[in-house]
Amino acid sequence: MKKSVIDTIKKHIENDFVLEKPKDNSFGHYATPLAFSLAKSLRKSPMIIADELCLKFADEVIFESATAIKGYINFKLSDDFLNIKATDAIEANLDFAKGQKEQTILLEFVSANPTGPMHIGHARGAVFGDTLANIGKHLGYQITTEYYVNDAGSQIEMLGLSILLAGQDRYTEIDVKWPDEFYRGEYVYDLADDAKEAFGIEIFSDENSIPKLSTWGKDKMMDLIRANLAMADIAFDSFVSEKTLFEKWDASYEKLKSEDGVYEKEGKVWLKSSEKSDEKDRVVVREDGRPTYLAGDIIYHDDKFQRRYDHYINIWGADHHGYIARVKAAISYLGYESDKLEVILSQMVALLKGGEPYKMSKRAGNFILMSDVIDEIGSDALRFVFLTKKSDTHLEFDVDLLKQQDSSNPIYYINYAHARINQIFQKSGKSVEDVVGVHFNNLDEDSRNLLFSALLLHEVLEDAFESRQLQKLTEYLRNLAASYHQFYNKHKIVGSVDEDQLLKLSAMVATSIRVGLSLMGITAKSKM
RNA sequence: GCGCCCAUAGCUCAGCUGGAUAGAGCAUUGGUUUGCGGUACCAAAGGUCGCAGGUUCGACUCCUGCUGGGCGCACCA
Repeated sequence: MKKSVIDTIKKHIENDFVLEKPKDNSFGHYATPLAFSLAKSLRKSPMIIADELCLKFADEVIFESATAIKGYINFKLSDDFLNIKATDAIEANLDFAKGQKEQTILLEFVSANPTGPMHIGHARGAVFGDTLANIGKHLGYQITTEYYVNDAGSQIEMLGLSILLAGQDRYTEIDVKWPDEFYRGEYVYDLADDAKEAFGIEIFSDENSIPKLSTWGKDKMMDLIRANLAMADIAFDSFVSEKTLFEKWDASYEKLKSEDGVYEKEGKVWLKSSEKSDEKDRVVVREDGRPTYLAGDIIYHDDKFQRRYDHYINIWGADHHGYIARVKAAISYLGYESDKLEVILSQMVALLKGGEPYKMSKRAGNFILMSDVIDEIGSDALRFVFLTKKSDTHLEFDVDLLKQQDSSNPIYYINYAHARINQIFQKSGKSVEDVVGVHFNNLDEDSRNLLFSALLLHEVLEDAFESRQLQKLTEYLRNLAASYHQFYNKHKIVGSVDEDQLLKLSAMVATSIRVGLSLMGITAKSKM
């Protein structure tokens, strides 16, 4: 819709201009402060320039009017124009607000270590990534979602060791020597139980079985993580294993050497990241020849960039922000444009229940389990609340508030608007098909504003996606629902002279709510 | 110490590439019904936009300094 307006204005004006929504919607649907920026060069007052420019739009059918107010040029859209857009949107249904972007994007997110179940912090990044992908795909971007599985390194060994020790503790007479660091959650004992079933009790007596338990335990945890993700309706297009990537280390290493990005010192291999705005150089291969975690990420990003996407997005926990510089340095030494990689940070989540800190799970090792929270409030509420704030701001919420069945619970409030529309159609005995062909005429101001709001979905999606600020979508849906509730209280729909028009308007609102929620991974309710 | 992020109503937060009188929700207070679901709506009240400068016709927005908070500064992932 915005595009149509911009294109129409461009027919008459050569200068670049800002098109915005007026704060006070009685001014119109769109406005531009263009006259202010022209005032200097034309040596005329903005008011006079605006008056002159308005005359050019008199014959445009998409505008009901173009008027100059205090230097701003305000545009009101015509009912004809809004009618055509609404008819198309309602007929498109879930395809409404699709776009034709052509960029290809590789989106990596979650990538939680397969050493335990998903906790609530992981869940935030997961929901954000999944929704970003949904919206992007709707807009036409070709997005591949990917999970990087850290199935190599000391964390996995520690998982194996932890299972072994838990098994010794529970099933043998061995005097267990607990190291400083190991996985403590009760899920490790569950794994030991399963290991006993799978391999027999003898496995716990032999320290040589650690690698076997590591690999086996990692696979079990990966299955658990997939199951956790599925609870929130999240699936990935691809999983990449760190372990298998290491076969390609030599090739990546050669690239780094040829770009003079690495050197040897003290028997170790270092990345010259300090020359690429990192605070210091980083070890890539240790003295004993074992590669560091960074080496894995170097190969992984080499692999990613060989797949030739236009853009790369990684969603990381905010505590990893110091890691960005070194990975970008590596990408640049590998011979790629490091600007193509964008890192979105996902901040910490604090949970409350009834005003008190949410009880942590001993099973998980004193983390809050994603699965516990979903069991309690459901996937819809969890997804919604995670999307109400920018990903890089701290988020605190009370699960009890999300269980309330009234307007203090935004997901409830939005669903209620959708369900209400459904009820009105039932009451009227008509279907959407019956009214979609009706032509709007002489809508009152409220109704026209509501219609306009409902038609904004496409530009909201573009804005939310491009700014990576998905709260713009939740905010939009909440406002749209509020506008509908207001409208409903003011207008009698069923049985009124304008029944068909108002039903069509309602159908339009429902369409935007349905599409918006579905991109967030939530199915709009037809009945509360 | 260095780096990154943040600071807007009592609370949680919006504020678009600088633009019209700084906005929502929650909480508080007071209203609305012979009703298409009141599980809703309306209204009141609530602000020196952390502080001080600068750029600009115009700054919550950009720049500099300061104050206060969070995070990071591994050859762990």
